[in-house]
Amino acid sequence: MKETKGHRFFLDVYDVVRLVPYGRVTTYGAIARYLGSASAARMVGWAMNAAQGMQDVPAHRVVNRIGLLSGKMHFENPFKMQEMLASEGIVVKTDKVINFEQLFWDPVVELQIG
DNA sequence: AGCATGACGAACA
DNA sequence: GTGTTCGCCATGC
Repeated sequence: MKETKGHRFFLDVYDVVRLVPYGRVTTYGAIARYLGSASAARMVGWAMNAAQGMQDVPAHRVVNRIGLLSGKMHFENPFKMQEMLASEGIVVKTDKVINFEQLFWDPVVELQIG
């Protein structure tokens, strides 16, 4: 376990993901941007990979910028992510969130800091 | 130390 | 509008 700043990044990512409302989704890039590392989208995904077992962190509500379930392969089952989203009323078609723009929850906007 | 990879994103051809 | 390349930051070999 390293004690680099990256550790802090993890906690921040989890914190933001936990704030994603039921039935809404956000993106890796949006989270990264909210945390001040606009180009650390990959790190967000990386953090999600570690957040797998944490039920507190709704990783299934995090998709890529076009609403694609790019991380479904990393769940218990490749279809688990879609199932969880479906249970929240989010329609997924061909691994893509329908009405993504409407369901998109951007922390930078929703959690406006000032 | 250098090279390859990745749950991304934006730029370019 | 689609396909490819580069940048990003951390990890693994």
